[in-house]
Amino acid sequence: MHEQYSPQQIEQQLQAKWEQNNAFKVVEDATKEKFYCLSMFPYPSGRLHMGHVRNYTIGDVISRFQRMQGKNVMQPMGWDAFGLPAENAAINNKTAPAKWTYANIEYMKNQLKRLGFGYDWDREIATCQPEYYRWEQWFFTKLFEKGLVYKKLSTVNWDPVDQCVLANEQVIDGRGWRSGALVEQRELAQWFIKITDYAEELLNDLDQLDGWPEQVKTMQKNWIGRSEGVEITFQVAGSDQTLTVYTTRPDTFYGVTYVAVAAQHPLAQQAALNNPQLQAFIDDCKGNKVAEAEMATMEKKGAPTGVFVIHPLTGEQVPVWVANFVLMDYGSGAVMAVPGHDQRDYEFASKYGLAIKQVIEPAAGSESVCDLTTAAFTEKGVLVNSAEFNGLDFAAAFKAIADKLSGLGIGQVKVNYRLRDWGVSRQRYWGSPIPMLTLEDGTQVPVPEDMLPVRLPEDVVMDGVKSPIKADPEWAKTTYQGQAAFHETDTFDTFMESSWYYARYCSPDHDKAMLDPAKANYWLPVDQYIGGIEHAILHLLYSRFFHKLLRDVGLVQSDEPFKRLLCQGMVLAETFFRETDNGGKEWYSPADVTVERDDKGRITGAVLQSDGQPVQSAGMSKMSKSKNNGIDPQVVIDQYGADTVRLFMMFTAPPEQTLEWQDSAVEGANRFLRRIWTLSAENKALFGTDWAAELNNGQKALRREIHKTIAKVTDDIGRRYTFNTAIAAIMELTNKLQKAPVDTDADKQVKVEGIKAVLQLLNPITPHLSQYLWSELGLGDALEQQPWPTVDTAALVEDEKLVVVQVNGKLRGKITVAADATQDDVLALAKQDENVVRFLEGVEIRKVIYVPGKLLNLAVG
RNA sequence: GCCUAGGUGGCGAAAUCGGUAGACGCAGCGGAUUCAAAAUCCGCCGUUAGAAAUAACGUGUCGGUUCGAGUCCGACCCUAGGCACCA
Repeated sequence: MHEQYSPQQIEQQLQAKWEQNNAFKVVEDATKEKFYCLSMFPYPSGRLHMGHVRNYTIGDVISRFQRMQGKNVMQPMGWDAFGLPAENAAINNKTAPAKWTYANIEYMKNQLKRLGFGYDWDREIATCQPEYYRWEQWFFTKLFEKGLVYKKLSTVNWDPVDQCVLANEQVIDGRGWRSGALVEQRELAQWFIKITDYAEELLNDLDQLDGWPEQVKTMQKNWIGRSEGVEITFQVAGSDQTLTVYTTRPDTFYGVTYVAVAAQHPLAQQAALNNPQLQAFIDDCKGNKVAEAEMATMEKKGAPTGVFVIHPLTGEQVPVWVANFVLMDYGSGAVMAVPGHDQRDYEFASKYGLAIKQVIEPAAGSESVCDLTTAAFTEKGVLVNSAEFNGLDFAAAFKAIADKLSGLGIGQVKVNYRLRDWGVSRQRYWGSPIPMLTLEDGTQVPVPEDMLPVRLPEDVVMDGVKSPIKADPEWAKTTYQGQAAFHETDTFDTFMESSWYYARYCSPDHDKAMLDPAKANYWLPVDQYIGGIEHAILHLLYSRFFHKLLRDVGLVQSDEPFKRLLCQGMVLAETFFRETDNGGKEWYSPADVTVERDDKGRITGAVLQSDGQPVQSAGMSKMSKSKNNGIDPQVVIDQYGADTVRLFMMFTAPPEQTLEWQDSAVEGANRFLRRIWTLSAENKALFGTDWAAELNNGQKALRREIHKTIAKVTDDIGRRYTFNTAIAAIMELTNKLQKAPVDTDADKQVKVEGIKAVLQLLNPITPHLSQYLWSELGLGDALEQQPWPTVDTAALVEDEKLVVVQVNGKLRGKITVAADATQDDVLALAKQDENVVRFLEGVEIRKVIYVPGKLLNLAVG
């Protein structure tokens, strides 16, 4: 056995062994409990980043832990291979997106192997392969046949110079990122999937998801946004046209003083025809980005249309305004405005001198005040100025007004969702072609099954403007039942691929159908899903939706795809910069900066290593190219080995929290592994002998620590996911084992038991070191196949307990009592404690609170 | 703006159900070992006062509930993630 821990050698040796033995290949086995552990697959951007390393380390720890519990564990890996960055790289590097993507996959796959992750590589998939996307195309045609797919106009960001559609992230300060041109809103016909048909189920089934973080369920619930309200139709004055709005506050209906419509609303478009000012305002609205955050924070502006609608209950004429904050893509594109009782309407009305009318007053006994000179009164209360509805509360008024409108045939109670249908059309190249055909008469039909897949040509040149399949007029041409037809040249949103990959892993090579149901139903649902919190809504909601769709065509039996979910936090690093002459900032990599400290360890400054001159710190932020603060995992693996990186990742912060990268803490993780090495090497001679002997009190105490640690680590990894506290417990045990003597047989017996436990408990986290030492100590070649250590409850029994004594809740003493001591015993002992006595002098004990074996609090006065 | 989290020593954090605030680690300081250094080992390490025992203060801010609050309640401040075409 070497004296020094040299990770590179042992890690590569073990990785080669795992690969040779197909150690992580799994097949369905009805005799074993299955465990499907899935980490969100990466986008093949080039190299792994620390966020990947963290995500996949968590997944691997859980997988190896479950394997040691005797379960049949499947942990697959693949590539979310379609997406925007490949097109950008293709333009910059003059390579085809496919070539770039496949090269990245190969490089990143080797990086994953070098980290020792136990994947079943036979199940690897890349979503850009026709063998994969053909089934998604097939599925889309099934959804079309079921009436779940439709086409409608939808707004996109249009770059008038490059003549292309931009993603939200490509619009910076209202301009195209490449051309710098002012971006316009433009409407295009696009394909949608009716996720709203499943809104109710997606909402209700959140209750089944006991293994999901409350936070994520709440976010999804609010995103779906179920509300109950009334849909009301207004008659346009002097016309036979109508206008429909939806409100959750029909009780405020008498307070409607205007109606606001979107710029693209037909009524607005029509009114603008002979109103140049209105037309100018509508044109101005086109300058906005298509993003909700933009809508909510921009200045609220409007313009009158000159059109009026008739309030159906008062008969009054109410003006119609165009407002830049009303979305055409959401609801009817029109809202009723009640400035007296809605703050946004209040501000808009104040700005444009529109009427503000009070129709709600605070309920009797309420402390709220309604003062419409300062703000809207938005609470629910009692109706006033509302004709026969005066005096009713919210619930009664809701029903009465809804009934009245319904009786007049112009209103109906309706459940509404904030959730909008899923627009899946993208005008980009690097994605799965949408399998639809346009016939010569304009009819649109799905591509027949025998024509699938619609292949995306891979050998293309990108010019940065038009998608190659749009640029080539020949590509779209085909025939359908003997007549000429044209392929759709839009491609799918990449969320389509990531919405069902988890199911495809169960039968990745199946070429007869999307899934092999027998295999899918053995493995699904995923027992543990791990990924970034940034996916809490979109990806996870789309996957849940797809699972229900798969269920409804009979491919899977479960209702939900992911039983337990863990959302890990981001990886941050310190950022350093110098101001440049033009007022900008130049960012320096933390690897090139030395931090200076005072004698208390406080940071006083930082200098650039190359020139010794100071740089400024801008604190911690997400590792990114723009701040130049990314740490390349490869460099750290080369220096310290995979086990150190894995240990650091798991120890430094609990998984859901952000993790701050610190070089010195990485060294600390490495130091701990060297101590494990030394502890094993120094005690190697003790192994192989049965040291059975009677234990004294000290030895019993150490053995109690061993078993307390086993219990804690099992709970921390298996239930709590607090890998950091699990490791802290193992460190504490290691400290104690190092100091324990080896004089007697009993000493030796406990020490051997302790070292074995440490290696077993560390195996999920640092498998290379654990397995290497396990076999070096003569314990066999297959630590992975050893069962997880069990807790000897007899070893946990304590004879004495430490009881904390408080006076009025303040700590005044600590006493050791027999495990079976009564409250009276403890009180008597406490009264003998010198320091406690000082605080009892001249006062009376009014109350005694005793938490058995833990705490005694004396309330005095 | 809206939705969801988070805020604890010089730093990362712990305190699992309302019961010893700061486990474990990093950095720092002192010492041992060494020709010297690295590595390793031992000790100290929230702030203030004190030789010490100990005391007062201390978990973003302000207020409340409780014998007892980092933990529960109310208001506020700051930071992060998401907001439907980044993935």
